[in-house]
Amino acid sequence: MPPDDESSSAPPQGAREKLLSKVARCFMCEATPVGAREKLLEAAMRVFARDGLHKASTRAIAKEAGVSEVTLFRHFKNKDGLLAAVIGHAIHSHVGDALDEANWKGDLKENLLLFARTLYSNMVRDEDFIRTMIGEAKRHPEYADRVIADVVKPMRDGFIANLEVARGAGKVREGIDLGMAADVFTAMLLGGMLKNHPAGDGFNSQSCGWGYSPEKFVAMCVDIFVNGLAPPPAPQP
Amino acid sequence: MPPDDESSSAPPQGAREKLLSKVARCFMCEATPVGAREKLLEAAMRVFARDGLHKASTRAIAKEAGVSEVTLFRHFKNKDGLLAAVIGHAIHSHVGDALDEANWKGDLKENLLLFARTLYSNMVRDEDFIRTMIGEAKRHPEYADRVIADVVKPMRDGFIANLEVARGAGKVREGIDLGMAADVFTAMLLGGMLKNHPAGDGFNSQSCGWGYSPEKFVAMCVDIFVNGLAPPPAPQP
DNA sequence: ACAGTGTGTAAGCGCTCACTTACATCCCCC
DNA sequence: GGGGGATGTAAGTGAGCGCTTACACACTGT
Repeated sequence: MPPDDESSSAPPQGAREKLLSKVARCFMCEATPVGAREKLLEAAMRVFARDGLHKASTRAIAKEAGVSEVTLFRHFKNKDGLLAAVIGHAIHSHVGDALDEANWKGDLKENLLLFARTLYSNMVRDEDFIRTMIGEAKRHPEYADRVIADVVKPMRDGFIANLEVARGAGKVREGIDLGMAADVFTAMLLGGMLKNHPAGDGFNSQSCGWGYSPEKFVAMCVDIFVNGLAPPPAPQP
Repeated sequence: MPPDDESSSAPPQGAREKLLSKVARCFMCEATPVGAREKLLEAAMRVFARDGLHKASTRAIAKEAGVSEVTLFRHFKNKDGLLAAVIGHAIHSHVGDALDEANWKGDLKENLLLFARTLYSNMVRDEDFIRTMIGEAKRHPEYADRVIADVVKPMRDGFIANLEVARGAGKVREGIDLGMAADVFTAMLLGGMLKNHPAGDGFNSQSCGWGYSPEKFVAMCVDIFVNGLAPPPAPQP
């Protein structure tokens, strides 16, 4: 009887708890979710990532959440509504933490390293879900657009602003489009994760398919990027 | 009655044609495929890319191929066998053409630009299939391994060899791991395509989400990479 | 003329899927 | 203690899935 007409209308359970979950909760920040809705959202995130959007069944998601399938359909009017809610839920937990790692005043290379390490680690943490969404992006452009608008774009803008600071400090050549440079940098990290992690090892593991650690790969990205951006050292005397 | 016990055993049709198809054909080199097997392989490639491995149904593939579903199961013993054959078929068409674009003797930047443009264009051409395989890589590690062994690894090795030449010409700093550098470069291009092509425009299109053309993005990658690899210009006098 | 091979059509089997209905239970709040 | 909202159980519906069987037709080489 309560056909939840999208992802964000009336969830059941106590109003205090609902408000709390809106402000303070993000999927994995707390030990265990309390309401059925939270349990479903986090289970769905895992099952979608593990099985793919189409193969993931509502039965499997309900089972993973330890909740009956009927409850799933009572909270989300159909499988698509659940997916939309999951994406909204996941977006919350990804916005703008990587950028805060660095202060962007001191050494550019050092700050980039901090930023890249955090971003790369976050991507590895959600690797399965990211892979799934990359695979489905063309099939569900609405969700891709939402992810871009809500997490990719803000991070990009923040990153560009910080590169402006570096340019002010004389660390960046003339004629460099900072937006494009920012995209090149994040593309390195994204592409690197996708290429280097078929085995699913951790960030500091030794072998990741090509014989070096992710840590070293990230350092190499930063090294090449910083040197690639740097202006020629001094006018020839 | 002829349960084709993997991807490559006995296809039907005339032996001459079969041989021909093994040597000379690659999916899309000719205008139209002739036998049912070829039609099925190319249709399956499209449907798998369009719908995803799980959602793609044998009925839809047969229909797209203009062939009956029974014929599909007569050629490939099941859906998995068809997928394996499709991947083998696709691999054939991707091996080592991008590297041949440059001669790797002259200007490093120019050669990298030729290489990168070809590689990027090829990736854009098969973007949907690449996205699908990235999404399914963890679910089908066998196929991921095969693609890596048969197309990624050879290209990487060839690329590294060419970077050795550049190092011999004094274009590369000391202490740079060329394998890792090669990975950084291809990661830039892969990540860039995935990030820049939600709209699915062509290589030379103006807008690709961030306001610049893929052509410019590739040039930026090459620029940053070459500068990032270059040694400091001269010992300070 | 005949066998063999590749293909098509029609029908169906057993299964899983997304989603629904009806009814029972628990627990909090008045 | 009683009402209402959140949940569970049981059962089922119609559709699509992977895959099979049975049979008919067309072509090719001998």
